[in-house]
Parts: sequence; structure tokens; C-alpha cells
Amino acid sequence: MARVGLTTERLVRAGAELADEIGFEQATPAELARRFGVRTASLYSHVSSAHELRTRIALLALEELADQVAAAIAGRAGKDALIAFANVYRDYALAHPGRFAATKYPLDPETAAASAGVRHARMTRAILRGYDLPEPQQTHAVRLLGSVFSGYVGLEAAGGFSHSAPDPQESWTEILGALDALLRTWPGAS
Amino acid sequence: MARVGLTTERLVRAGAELADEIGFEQATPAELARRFGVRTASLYSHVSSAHELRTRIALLALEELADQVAAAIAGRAGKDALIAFANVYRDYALAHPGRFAATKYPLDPETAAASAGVRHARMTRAILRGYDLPEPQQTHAVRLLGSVFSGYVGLEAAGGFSHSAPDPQESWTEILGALDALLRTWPGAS
DNA sequence: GGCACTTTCCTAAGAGGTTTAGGATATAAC
DNA sequence: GTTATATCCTAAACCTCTTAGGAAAGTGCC
Repeated sequence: MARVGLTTERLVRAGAELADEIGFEQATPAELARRFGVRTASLYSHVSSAHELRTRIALLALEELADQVAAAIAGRAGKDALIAFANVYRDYALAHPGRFAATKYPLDPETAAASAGVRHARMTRAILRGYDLPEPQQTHAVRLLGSVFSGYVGLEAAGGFSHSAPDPQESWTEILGALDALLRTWPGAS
Repeated sequence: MARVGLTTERLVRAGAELADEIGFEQATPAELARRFGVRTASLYSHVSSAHELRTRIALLALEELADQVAAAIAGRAGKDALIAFANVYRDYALAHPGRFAATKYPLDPETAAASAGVRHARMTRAILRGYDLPEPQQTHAVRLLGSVFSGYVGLEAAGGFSHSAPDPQESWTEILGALDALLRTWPGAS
């Protein structure tokens, strides 16, 4: 019996691609094993459970997304940075729907603390440097941005905007413009 | 063998409660049957599949939420209406996490078109009557509000804000104030 | 090259979930 | 009371996830 060369790494990577193809929920160990031409039980030498597989896919996605965001906002500030951040986020979700869905997979606190999620939080806050908001307004704004990004992209991915004009891209651009204006004039800020 | 009195209605209702208790994903036909002291196969006289059960729970949740929103925004306008809408949405999600999760269960287009989802869209648009925005800005604003509500509540439910000050309630209030200000001065509006 | 050791992938099997088919009976209708 | 319907049952097929233990491919050392 020839060995296929399974690895935790390879399984997670293939799992992420599988998720993009057929959906994160459907990216099961059983299906993954089928893709590798291997029995399901064989995966358990590399991954301890379906939960671990999902968690690792989520961590991979968070990492990839954080890398792309970091590259996009480097050297930008203010509205430029805001738009670059937002577009990377949305483009990633549209290009990799399964991985993006994985991003929302609930992580236990320690795992979350060690994940790229904290980079996301830091980078979101970095965006606001261009808008000098005092605390606690800054935290409120961070939460608003996170909500809009994740909410808009989530709704779009779920088909929420598919049956109505205008194009989601147009609303996206307009909304980012509005957010920029809002951040510049946040009520209660100095 | 005494009959329990199963009904599609009762199953869906109990399924919704079950979802709130143990999570929407975990609210399976098997668990539901256990609650009723009945064999799993017996549910299939009332519900054609696990998918249909989930779909009906989702429709129930959308309906309940729409009813509560309708009651809350009746007789209110402007910021009052905005805050009432938003609070109903968030309170429902916190009180009924399983049903709220069901709200995001993907519906096929015809089902979605016949669901209370369209009432949500209409009511969101109604909120904006107090802010006279011209089209297409109005649609952009509708999408922004939907994104913020669903995004914020989704992140909060996922524990996104649980490890940082300040209290989510405070950010929520502040964000609603900011959105109100934004809607009153939407860039590009007359 | 031969040997021991490790790792990989296997078969086998159990626990649960979903679904279909067909049967017994409690309830309702006449 | 008899008939008909709807409800709930058993039985069984087919999933998925997971554990346990075995065979053989690969690795390292003499």
C-alpha cells in the first residue's frame, strides 16, 4: 500500500481548498479522505478530530487574511488605509468563501488569543490612527468597523444583496466613503 | 402506545427552544425526538427532513423578529426608530441565540422571497424615512444598517467583544448615535 | 546490506445521525 | 360499532466520526 504522504499541513491546506469548493460545513474528514484516496480513519494520525481540522483551517484563514491586510495597509493612512483594509477583507471573502466562513468558527479562548485574530484587532486599530479618536471612542469605532466589514461581507455571501439593485460593489464603495466621513466627525470626539 | 400529539407546529416550536438551549447546529431531529420521548423516525410524518426542520425554525425566527421590530418602530421616527429597531434586534439575539443563528440558515430563493425577510428589508427602509436620503443612497444606507446590526450582534454572540473593555452595551449605544449622525449628514445627499 | 524503530495507512467495529418502508393502533368520522 | 386516517412504531440501510490494533513502508544505525 503506497503512502500518499499525508501531513497535518497538507490536510489543513487541502481542507481549506475543499471548504472553498463545497463549503466549510461540508468540508468533512470523510470528504477530505476521499480526495486523498485514503480511509477516513487514516486522517487521525495527523489530526486528532474533525474539530481540530476545522480549527486549523480557521487559523490558516485568519493568518492568510491578516497577512494580506498587513500588506495592503502598509504605507497607507486615513481613507486610503480604510479602503485598502476593507477591500482585502471583502475580496478574500469572495475569492475564498469556505475559508472566510472558517474565520467565524468559534475558537476556545486560548486558541483565539494565540491566533492571528489579535493581529486583525491591532490592524483595525491602526487604521484609526489617521482619525485621531480618543478612547473610548476609538474602541467603539474599532467595533463598528469590524461589524460593518464582517456584516456586509457576510450578508453579501449569503445572497442578501443578490436580488436588488444596485451592484454590491457600488454600495460598498459608498459605505466606505460614509464611514470615512463618520470617523472624521465622530460625535463626542474632540 | 399513547400518542404524544406531535405536529409540525409543535416540532418547530420545540426545535426553536432546543436551538436556544443547545445551539442551532445541535438541534437535530434525533435530539428533538428524545425530548418528545419518541423515535426519530416518527418525526418524519410531520417534517420531511432535517433540512425542512431547520428551514422552518429559521422562518419562525424571522417572523418573530419581524413582529417585534414592527411593534417597536410603530409610532417612532428618526433616531428613536433607529434605536428601537436596533435594540430589538440585539435583544432578540441575546435572548434567543439559537433562533438568531437560525436566521442565517441559507434559504432557497423562493423560500426567502416568501419569508419575513422581506418585511425586515421594508422596515429597515422605513427607518430611513426620517432621514430623507435620495436613491441610491437610501439603498446604500439600508445595506449599511443591515451590516452593522448583523455584524455587531454576530461578533458579540461569537464572543468577539468579551475580552475587552468597554461593555458591549456602551459601544452599541455609541455606535447607534454615530449612525444617526451619519444618516443625517450622508455624503453626497442633498 | 541487514536490523530495529517509527510512522503511515489499513481493517474492524462501535456510537450516533438521517432517512425510507411497512406495520400496528389510537383517534376521528360516520 | 365499524371504517378510515393519521400517528407512532420497528427494522434496516447508509451516512459520519472516532478508537483500537495490525501490517508494511520508510528511516537510521551498525
